[in-house]
Amino acid sequence: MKRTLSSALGPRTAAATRPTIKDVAARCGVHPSTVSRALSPAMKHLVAADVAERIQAAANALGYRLNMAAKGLRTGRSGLIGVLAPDIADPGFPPVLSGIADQLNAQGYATIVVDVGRDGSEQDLVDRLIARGVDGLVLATVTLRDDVVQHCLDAAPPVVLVNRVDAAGLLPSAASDDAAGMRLAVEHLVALGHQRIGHIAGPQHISTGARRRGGFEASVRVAGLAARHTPVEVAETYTRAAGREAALRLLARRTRPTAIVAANDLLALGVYDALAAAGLACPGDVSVVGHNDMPFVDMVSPPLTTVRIAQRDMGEAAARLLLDRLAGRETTTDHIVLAPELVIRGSTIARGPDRSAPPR
Amino acid sequence: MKRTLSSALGPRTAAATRPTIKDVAARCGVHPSTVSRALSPAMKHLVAADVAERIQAAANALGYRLNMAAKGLRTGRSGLIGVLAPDIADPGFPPVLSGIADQLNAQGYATIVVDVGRDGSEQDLVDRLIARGVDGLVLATVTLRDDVVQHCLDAAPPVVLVNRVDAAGLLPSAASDDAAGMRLAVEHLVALGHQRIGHIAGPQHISTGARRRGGFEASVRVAGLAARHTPVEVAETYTRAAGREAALRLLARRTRPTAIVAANDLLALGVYDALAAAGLACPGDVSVVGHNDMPFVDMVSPPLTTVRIAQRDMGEAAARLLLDRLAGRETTTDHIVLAPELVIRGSTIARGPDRSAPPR
DNA sequence: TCTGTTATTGCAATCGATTGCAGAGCCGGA
DNA sequence: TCCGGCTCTGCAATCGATTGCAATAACAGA
Repeated sequence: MKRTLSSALGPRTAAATRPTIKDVAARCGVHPSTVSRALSPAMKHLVAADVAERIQAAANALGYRLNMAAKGLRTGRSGLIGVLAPDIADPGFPPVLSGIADQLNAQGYATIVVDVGRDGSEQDLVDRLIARGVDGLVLATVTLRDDVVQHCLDAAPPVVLVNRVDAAGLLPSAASDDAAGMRLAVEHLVALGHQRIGHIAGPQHISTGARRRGGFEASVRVAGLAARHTPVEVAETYTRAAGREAALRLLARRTRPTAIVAANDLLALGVYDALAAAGLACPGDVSVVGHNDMPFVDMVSPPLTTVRIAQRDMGEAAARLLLDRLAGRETTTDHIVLAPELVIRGSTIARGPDRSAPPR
Repeated sequence: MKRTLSSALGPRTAAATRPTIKDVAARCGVHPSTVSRALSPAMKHLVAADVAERIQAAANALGYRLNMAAKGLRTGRSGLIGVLAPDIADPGFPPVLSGIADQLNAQGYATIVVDVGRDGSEQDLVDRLIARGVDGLVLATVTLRDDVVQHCLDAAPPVVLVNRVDAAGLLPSAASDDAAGMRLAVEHLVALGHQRIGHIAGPQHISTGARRRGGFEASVRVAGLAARHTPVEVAETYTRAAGREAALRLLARRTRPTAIVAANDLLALGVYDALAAAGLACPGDVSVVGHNDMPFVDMVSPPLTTVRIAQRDMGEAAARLLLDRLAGRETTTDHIVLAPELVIRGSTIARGPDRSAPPR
């Protein structure tokens, strides 16, 4: 029946040509511009109520759908937002993405997500998105030494950063409070009696890597731990394999730490691998803390103690930041910082004889 | 310097107006149409080599970028592909998505990914994507009783299914061989000596849920196991919680199975929860097999034996299927089936005294 | 030298929707 | 009865790029 209907209504060739505003106008005996007004919520008040209703009905009957390309061409706005992701397959990213998309969809925007991958040039992808006429950009990829920032400031539509910040803090951003997260982790371990705490840092050209390392170093200093008891090894990428290598280097040091704070859950899983390889038990010999609370780290063995960051909120905040800019609202809060939360599971236990933590 | 450059070149107001084909034409003293031809690989041969070169240089100097909306309006093709996902946050989906995007990007297409969520109407989202002028659609959401199928056949651009098939097999698809996957799981358990094998089925209105159940039932029949020794419980959703509930029901039956095959890894994790709640050990009391081999199920305790499906390949295959259709190439292979692979880990062990499996 | 190609380039229409401007009709008030 | 003002609708230009057709120039062959 539906088939019959559509073919009966198809005014053109068999290959269903989508009806345009003209078709609707012809069917109602009015001018296309009137149809345009009747169908646009903002201009509808200019059209007589009965006419508007007739037009609406005709549009429905024909199955008329607005052609966004044409509208975009005329108005200069595409309703498209570009999102640059470092790696869609990273289990930490989907919640962020979903937060972004929800907010944006609600306002009628669609998102184009582009996975940068290891080879693709970020610059080039940004340009391609701009060619597509995106109204704004959300970057989850920026590194600290990055020309894309300048490039965007120069000639691009509004841009916001998510889960990252740029070196100079020029671009608005939504990110977790990395320093606070590390403080939570370190304080937890110190309270458990750990005195020698190592850190597996993330890539230092990425803001989370650098800031979490900074947070770690500040926290252990505050806790009064000596630098030689708080070694740091840097992992070149946020991967399980890189975490394993870095942890192996850390464990090979003269005085082995009794606890390790990883910059990321993936790295923490690599630490698990390294401990297994070294014949050490977690948490028996070494306690481990991760960061991000990505899905299913509660199921690994032992369940990972980690710093949960508000990924969905982060995405939503970034989207709102962007929407503000798109609407011309220049908000004062350019850098939204989300509070992290410590999730204690099975990978951390008290150290040695002094089970009772100092009252502090 | 860059800033100086761009402002020096900006021919219009301070608010950087993107240069158009006209600007390039003016700068070269040629007609816009000549610029269009010079810049289009397909039409370039119509333009004198030296002129083309001059135009190319001017375009670069001005930082000219093609306006896709305008091109799309004129040519009727947007270069956009819509992808409908059931839930981006599902850890199984990113690899598929990434496979799709890679293939499509390579051909100059961009993908718009839409998360259906629980409330959003699929039909409506499809319509919105069509309004955006997508050249094609990839659906990872179709259910077996779904009007979207009909809707798409009626008046939509080319559509392919991924990780799903429709009830009548009308739409081209790329999916894993569910029956074969279940056969691998069942044969593995039978070889280990299990005689009472339960199945936690997925939602029956989703093709994977129904087909895996069918595959399970066929496999146990072939293995000669009685129906009363191969109970099935259906989980209403593909979630850990639903898996837990269904497993609890299964365990409450008169004769408890010694092994459980779950339709999905998420459900399998729910089975773990149920076993823990019932005070049973895995694999000591009950062996468990999952499906999909989603990230990190090798890290859970015990590491999950599961059926690995070729998710990335699936995405790539779906994209190629779509590209074929977009290019007018009607391939004969409408339903691409990918072979699964059994990954044996720690959640399955031999049952009872007869450790030695039959030779076969 | 003249004619027929061929190689380049310009012209103008077109895709579908939006919007400033102008004109038509209608109302009430003086 | 006439006019100002208001409401509603039509007209036409426009966004940026593409492309069939026409025009021109250059060149070869006779």
